[in-house]
Amino acid sequence: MSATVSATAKPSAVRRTYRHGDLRRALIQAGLELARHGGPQAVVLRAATREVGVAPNAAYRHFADHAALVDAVRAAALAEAARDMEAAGTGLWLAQPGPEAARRALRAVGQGYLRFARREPGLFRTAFAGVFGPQPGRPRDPAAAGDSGYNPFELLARALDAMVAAGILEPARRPGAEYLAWSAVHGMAWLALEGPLRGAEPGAVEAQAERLLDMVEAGLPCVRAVGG
Amino acid sequence: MSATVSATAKPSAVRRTYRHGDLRRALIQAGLELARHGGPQAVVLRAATREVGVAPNAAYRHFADHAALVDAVRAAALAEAARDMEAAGTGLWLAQPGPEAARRALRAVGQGYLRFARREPGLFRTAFAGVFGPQPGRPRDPAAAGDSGYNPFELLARALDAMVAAGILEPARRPGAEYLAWSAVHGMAWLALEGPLRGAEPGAVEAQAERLLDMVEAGLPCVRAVGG
DNA sequence: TGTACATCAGTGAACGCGCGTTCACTGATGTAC
DNA sequence: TGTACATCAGTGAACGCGCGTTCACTGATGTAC
Repeated sequence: MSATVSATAKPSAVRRTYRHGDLRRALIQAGLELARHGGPQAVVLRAATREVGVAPNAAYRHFADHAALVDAVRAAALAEAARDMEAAGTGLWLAQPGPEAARRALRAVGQGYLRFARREPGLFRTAFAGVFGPQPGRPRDPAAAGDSGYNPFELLARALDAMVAAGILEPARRPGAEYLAWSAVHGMAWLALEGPLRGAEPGAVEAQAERLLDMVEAGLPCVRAVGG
Repeated sequence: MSATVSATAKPSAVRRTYRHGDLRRALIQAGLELARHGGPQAVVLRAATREVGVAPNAAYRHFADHAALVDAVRAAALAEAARDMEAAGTGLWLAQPGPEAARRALRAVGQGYLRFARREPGLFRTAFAGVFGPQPGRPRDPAAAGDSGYNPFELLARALDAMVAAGILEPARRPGAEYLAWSAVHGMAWLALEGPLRGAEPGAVEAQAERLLDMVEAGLPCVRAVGG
């Protein structure tokens, strides 16, 4: 009856229940698939249990309530975002010194962010829409990190640090620079996903994204210093 | 019984129903208040009719369905945004020639946008979250404009046109510049409303917003030309 | 000016839906002796 | 190695809720003659 029972000869020898936290993982996975296709709204507790082949209330053994499930799915979506950004070459450029590498790292962060948004709009909206995780006073969630152990926000911060180290961003302009770069890139993602660029040709969106990164790269060093 | 019956002596002389489209306007207004406090999710058909003191199905005399009501409320929210942006001085600076005025107009557009987002988060999310209106192929909605007849997108476009006219933005870099500036500002609004800047002191957000506008102002003229 | 009538903006009641959550339960798993 | 027992991850049934939408209706409004 259970969805995980394999078709082998001895069903009694096969684990037919989700002991030891397997159900928790299975529900997060199911929630991730729901989010992939329908965004955060689609992460419905009953739908996740249905997908897994389990009674709705079974979820309450592993999550306090519906919101807890959604939070776990959000962390998983964030981790996928981080992985996509790493795959865009962020880590590669971060590992190299010099201004050119720092510039490329920042660009890779932005490109990865936007690529993830367009490849996985449902997961993107799940990860970043609604009230978003890494906030002052909230503990860092390790489940939100990518393979290298950093979440998207941390990857961005490291790229900016590299720019300071390379001498192409004054230290006085560094504090809060994450918010400026992130604003630009997140806004572009919104334009492409739900705004006036929705439905535009992929090439056109990509071209505008490159121009946006030009703007950030040229404009960021000109920003007024904090407290100035 | 109706919420609009006044307490005057001759109730029969008073219009006790919403003839001639009054109910339509009343429902949009009620929807706007719902959106103000709870965002687009809160624009619930039954809630709007409840607020107005009318049977739920009465709404179907004026709107095809729930989505049509939400669309009308979104247009009204957009119009409020445009009014806020105009109030930030956009029109004033647009009326004057010269590079300084053009720069200030662009800044006023951004400041107005962000001010509206923070003053009226529910309406902001209603106006701009979800799939947003002015898209290729969709007719322009006059109800989405502010007092001067322009919607937020049009105000931004006019500021950028003024920059070209004033000689501080090359014509080859003008096409699509709306999307770059809008990205930056919309992203900052998101950061402040639902992102990591949520809960930050208003002063800190405002300071970052100013720095963001610095970045746009300095970076926009450096953007690669379209097709280049 | 008066009357008959069509229009149409509202009512009242009901529908099916899917949701999150609760309760008492069951039966396999793992452990102590 | 065998037995008794506690644990606990699951089940089955039900709850109340609010939603969007439908139907047949009613009664005031405005119009034609």
